[in-house]
Amino acid sequence: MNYYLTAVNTPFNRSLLTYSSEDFYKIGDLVEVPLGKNRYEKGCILEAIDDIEKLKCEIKLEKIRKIIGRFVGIEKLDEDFLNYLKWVAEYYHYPVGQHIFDVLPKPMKRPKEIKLIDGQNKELEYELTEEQKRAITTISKYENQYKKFLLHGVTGSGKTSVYIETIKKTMSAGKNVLFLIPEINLTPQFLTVLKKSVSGKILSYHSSITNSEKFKVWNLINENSEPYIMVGVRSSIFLPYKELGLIIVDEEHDTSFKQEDRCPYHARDIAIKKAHGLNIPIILGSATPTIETYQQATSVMDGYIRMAQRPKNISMPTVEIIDGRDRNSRVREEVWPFTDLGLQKIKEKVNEGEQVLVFVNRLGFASFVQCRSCGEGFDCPNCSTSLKYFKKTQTLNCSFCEYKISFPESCPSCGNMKLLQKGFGTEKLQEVLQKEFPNKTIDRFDRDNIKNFNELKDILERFKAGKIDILVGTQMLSKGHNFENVNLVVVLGIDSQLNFPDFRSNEKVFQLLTQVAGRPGRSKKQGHVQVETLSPDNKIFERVKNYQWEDFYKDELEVRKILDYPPYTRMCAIYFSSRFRERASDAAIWSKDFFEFVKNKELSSLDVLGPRPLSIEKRANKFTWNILVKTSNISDLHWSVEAFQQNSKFHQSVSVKVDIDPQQLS
DNA sequence: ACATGATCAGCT
DNA sequence: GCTGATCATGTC
Repeated sequence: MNYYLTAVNTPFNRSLLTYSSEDFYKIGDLVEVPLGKNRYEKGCILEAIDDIEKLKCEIKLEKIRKIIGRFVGIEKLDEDFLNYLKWVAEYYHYPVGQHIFDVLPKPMKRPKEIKLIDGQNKELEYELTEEQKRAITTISKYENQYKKFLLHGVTGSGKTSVYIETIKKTMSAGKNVLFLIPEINLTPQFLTVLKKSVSGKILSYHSSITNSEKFKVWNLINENSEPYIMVGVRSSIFLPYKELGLIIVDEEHDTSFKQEDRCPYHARDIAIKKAHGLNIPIILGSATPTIETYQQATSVMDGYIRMAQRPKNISMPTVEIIDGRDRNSRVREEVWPFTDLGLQKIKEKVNEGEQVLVFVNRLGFASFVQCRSCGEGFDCPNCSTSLKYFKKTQTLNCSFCEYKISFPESCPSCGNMKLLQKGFGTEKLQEVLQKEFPNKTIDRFDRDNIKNFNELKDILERFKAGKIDILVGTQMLSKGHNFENVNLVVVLGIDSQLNFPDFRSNEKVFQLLTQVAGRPGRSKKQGHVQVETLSPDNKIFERVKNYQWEDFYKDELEVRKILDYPPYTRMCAIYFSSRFRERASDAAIWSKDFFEFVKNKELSSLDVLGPRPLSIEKRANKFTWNILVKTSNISDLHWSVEAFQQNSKFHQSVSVKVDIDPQQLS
């Protein structure tokens, strides 16, 4: 009888279970195993156990059950690939068996054929700038060895051309390329450019391809055909690549690279690990890199590549800060939250036949409503938040659960007819603009108005074709797109993000404004950005306005150092959720004490913050509390979290989530 | 996570 | 006594 340590798709025993078989299995073989009564689960052989005596000490041999057999679909995982998945699961303290089967496509009997795009290998039509040439030369110095580059190019500096040249070099050397993008909606534009310029196959991978296609792509990559480039979102890091020669992470600062549910990995960080393991170069590209990436890159020789110029000397947009409190600029209340000053500029532009983009971070018509007479508000019964008013549907909706009521005619508590509307979202801005410019077409680009990928493509096409004059959108719209006929961008409601309780809020606002400022003015005309705020004296606006990004990074790094935040420390957030408030808080309190104990006993480098409830403590009737563990010593962090997982036991109704390198600390 | 069996409150 | 909700326990 043979015994195998198996990673099973279950959290039980951290997914590591022992099974037996008369047959022989190899490491990486995928099998089906029994679990409990009448249950079968997927498993992956991790190792053969030959020390039976030792095994006997851990478990009674009669408890060990037999492997059912191999499962249909994917037969086995290659050892390097399995080791990579194991490393990721370990790093994020997530059960390896669950991680393996989270990222594998579901088994398929008869997968549909996929059509592959062939690159046309055309010559480039543009001329490269000196900066671009220098970037390409620097990068190509390091083929066939690990090297991490930060390609820090201002918006419109032509990072894509640098990518393409290095991609072509890698592919003509017979190697494959992984090109990671933060969001599915950036896929079409990259596919278009790559199709023209590269030779070999072009593949893509994102949430809206079917499991059948995923399965097909998985097998194709596992078999390793002719050189290809894969354009994929974060999950595409878990395809079984062979012969990779280069990894590119575009918009490396983008928070979409972090997975929040299941295994909370950061695709950029584990892509770096992958490049390191394969001994190949990796390019992190951004106009607004994260503080962490910037700090690391600038401390390494050749690690930091700056591109400060735009081709053809197109100038950077001018940034104007509008004081939203200013009574002088707010002549007419009916145009609120716009100011007359702001509207004047929009009017100018649309009258000249140009298009305008308006950004706001919120959906709906009003963030909340309140009775003018008795002050009664409308809160969600399931979440600790107020309801949002949607005018089109005449409803009050919760942003965190499905709760929805029809908009009341009068206050249910005192009967007064006047309900005050406070705060604004995309729907409100669209209405105000439509009243101001009745002859213009004003459309909305947000989750509320766009249901699927086709609608998204459709509205972008109509905008690019000039059929929409003003487009009001959320951040969905701020990423990566270029609009030829847009020279004015307006940003409202940035204040709520400035006041967000997260040590990264300044960084995120800086990145958002700089990115948004990169949308207009990519033609001959001067681009212009208007930011309306209630705190115009905030230093951050000065930095954005004058493009003093170096000062911004310097200041921010100083703050991080003083307050002991990344990149000067590493963190782990641990979340405790329960339907009962005290159970969540009790678990958090116990855990805080546990880490304090570990700190006093052996790891004095630890710093434990909390426990505290999340700023939205209750979501869909679940209360969540958290603690934050910080240390500058990453192995102390892993060690203490491991000890925590081994020694903690909470009531079954409490769920615990461990988040290494957390990105959102709300 | 998931299933199972025990315990308990509320009720006809 | 029945029912549904909650809880404690085991799963290689």
